Amino acid sequence: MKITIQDLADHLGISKGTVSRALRGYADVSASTVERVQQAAKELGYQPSAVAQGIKTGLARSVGLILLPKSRAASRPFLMQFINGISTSIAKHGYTLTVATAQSDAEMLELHRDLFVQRKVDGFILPRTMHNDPRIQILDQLKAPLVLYGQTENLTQYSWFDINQVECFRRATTRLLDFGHRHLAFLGGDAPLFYNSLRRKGVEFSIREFDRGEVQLKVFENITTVADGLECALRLLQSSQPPTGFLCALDLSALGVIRAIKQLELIPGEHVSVIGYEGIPEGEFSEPSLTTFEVDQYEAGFQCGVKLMQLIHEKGAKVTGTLTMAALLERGSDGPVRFNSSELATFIRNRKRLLSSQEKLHRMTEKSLRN
Amino acid sequence: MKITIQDLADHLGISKGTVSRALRGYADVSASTVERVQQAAKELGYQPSAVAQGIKTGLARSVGLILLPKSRAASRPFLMQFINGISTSIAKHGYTLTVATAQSDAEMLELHRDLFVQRKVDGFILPRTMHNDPRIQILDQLKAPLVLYGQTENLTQYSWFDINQVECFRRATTRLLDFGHRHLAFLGGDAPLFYNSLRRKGVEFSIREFDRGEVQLKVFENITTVADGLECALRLLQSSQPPTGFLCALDLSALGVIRAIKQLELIPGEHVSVIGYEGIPEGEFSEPSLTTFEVDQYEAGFQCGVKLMQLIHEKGAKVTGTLTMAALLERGSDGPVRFNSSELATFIRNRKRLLSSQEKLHRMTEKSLRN
DNA sequence: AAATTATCCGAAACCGGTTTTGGTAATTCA
DNA sequence: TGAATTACCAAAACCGGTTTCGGATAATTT
Repeated sequence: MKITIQDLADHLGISKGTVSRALRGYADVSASTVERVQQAAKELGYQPSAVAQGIKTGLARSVGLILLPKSRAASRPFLMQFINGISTSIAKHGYTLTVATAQSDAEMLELHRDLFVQRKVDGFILPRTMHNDPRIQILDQLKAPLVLYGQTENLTQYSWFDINQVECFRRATTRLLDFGHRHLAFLGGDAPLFYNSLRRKGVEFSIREFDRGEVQLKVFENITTVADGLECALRLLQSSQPPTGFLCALDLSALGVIRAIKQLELIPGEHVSVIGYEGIPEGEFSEPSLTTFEVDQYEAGFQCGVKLMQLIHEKGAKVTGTLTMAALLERGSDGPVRFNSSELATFIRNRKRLLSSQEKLHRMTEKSLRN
Repeated sequence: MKITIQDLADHLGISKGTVSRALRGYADVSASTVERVQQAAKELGYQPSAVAQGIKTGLARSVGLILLPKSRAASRPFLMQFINGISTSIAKHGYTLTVATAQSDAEMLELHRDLFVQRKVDGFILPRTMHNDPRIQILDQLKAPLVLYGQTENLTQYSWFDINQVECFRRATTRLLDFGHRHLAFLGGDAPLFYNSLRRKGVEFSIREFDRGEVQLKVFENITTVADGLECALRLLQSSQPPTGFLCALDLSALGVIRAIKQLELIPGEHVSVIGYEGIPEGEFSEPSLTTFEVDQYEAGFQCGVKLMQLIHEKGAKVTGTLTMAALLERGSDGPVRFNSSELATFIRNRKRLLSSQEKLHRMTEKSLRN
């Protein structure tokens, strides 16, 4: 059923070595033979087995991407376009993408080692880089080619691609400062991940640039879900010095902040400003829609794939790092400051008293509309 | 650097054949030798190359999943947990998942053929089944093992896994009927995909069960995005016989319907009911939150993986089909009917006149609250 | 015309495993 | 004790390709 190179050679009455050389484009095969071989290969539907090729070349023609699905935050929007980018760029070299999932950090490390040792992949793309990433240590020992999606320590030793997150958060922060906000909160994400310190750095950098001593910043970490953001913001907003602007390392936590604002019967984007990062689709449908940075995950995957192909194929290839910008989506969740922190605190405190009268008016409105 | 079976054999002073048989668990190797080999393998970190193994066994130990990223609707929430499910189940057999993306239908078919002919994968999981799915035709010719995620014609010939979507939409419809809704709209999704007819069938089945001749159903197709749902619902709601209940084949279109309802200053879940399907995360954050069916994508992937492993490994394995239910998430976007269709039409028509007065009252309210 | 050089291709080695074959030593059986 | 098993393992074949080597033929040069 399955046609091999020997079948093809027999069919043409030539040796399989010649068939191989013809198909690989060696010079010592006559043009007419090459023609005949290619023709016959097409007719019979012959394509060399990647497995058999791999044994001699030592390459599996596949790159590995290992995911930790339990970490909700990273996974969702990120994946499809990122995979698409990788797959598209490596397909040009006849490569495919091997995706595996691990349920724990330990299993993830094991998987990296095993996949490479078993020659199932020729290299890796490492998303969500950590401080002193243990994956890098293991793969270094194995001399496995790798490309980071994100930054880390000793960056000059590896190829990497990343968004300039420092710059993104510097801009976001400057934007809020320009809007007149002076009490800010930064809700960081997963502390062990490298991005977290970069985003925080951007915020602090902007404040330092601006500072006339009047800016207050509160910093939090490990705010990775809607629930986290909601809880954190509720607490902050009901404190004596509530922030009027929230800078969220993750869109998900930003959505939680928006919820908190609305729970307190405040208007996001008017009474309190929120800016997120990532560009997840939920942000578009929230009310108000979320001002955030839209990360081009396709491009990220594509560039990671390109860099990995370079490392694998061009021997002596130098490692390269690339930094790009994400686009700011100016939407509805931020705007000029209405109250300063103290005024906001008073407003929130008085709010409860006023709610009952509002309710009354509301019912009146409804009634008059009903007729 | 890389240790081969020959290195291990030399190190132990035995032949590589014996090493292989020891590791593969053949009976004609003494227990002590097996012990020694396993010990040495662990010490030296030897793991057989999957590539080299594959050449003799004829198996790549990988299964293929090919995605069409341009089809937005399918891709997003679906992916991570689906992949996780597949990967987890096939990992037990030493298999990995090869993911590739295609930019067009033609490229997708080619990819299926090439990956199998090149022996990069031993079988496929086919998500998003279509009517007379061309992937199946191609893979049938190649005698490639495959598992469908979804249903299609000639189901008895293939292994498949699916949610009982007919039942889901029967329930959703019955729910709206029980709420008193009598004018319904079904917003179908991608017409060529098989799921579409199943979901529609569920709606029609429920109405036939119930029918006392008083139920009106309008059916639409290819409503796959928020924008589609928004536009379609706006048109319907402003017609002379607006539906009071919307059954949406996709959560995305349901979110669009909710937007339309709110644009007309109506309250989703009160004036108009909406039920979606899929359980995408955006549905949780919309206002009101979306009543929908939550599909367990991990389980789906897991079951598809299990079935594919059976087909590949147990020769003479029979194909199997499995149907499960999705959980109904009763949230805020549906409820008892408030107006019937004619009343709703009048209400919407009169609404514009009333909006100005509402505006006035609103401003009053705001003012009084401000103090 | 002889010598040299190109051109083209078959034969064989090789990649790293698996599996079959066959032989030797130890054990069991008669 | 000799014959027949059995247990164990080395050697070799094999899987489907790639790559090297060397030889035959044709084309060119002297």
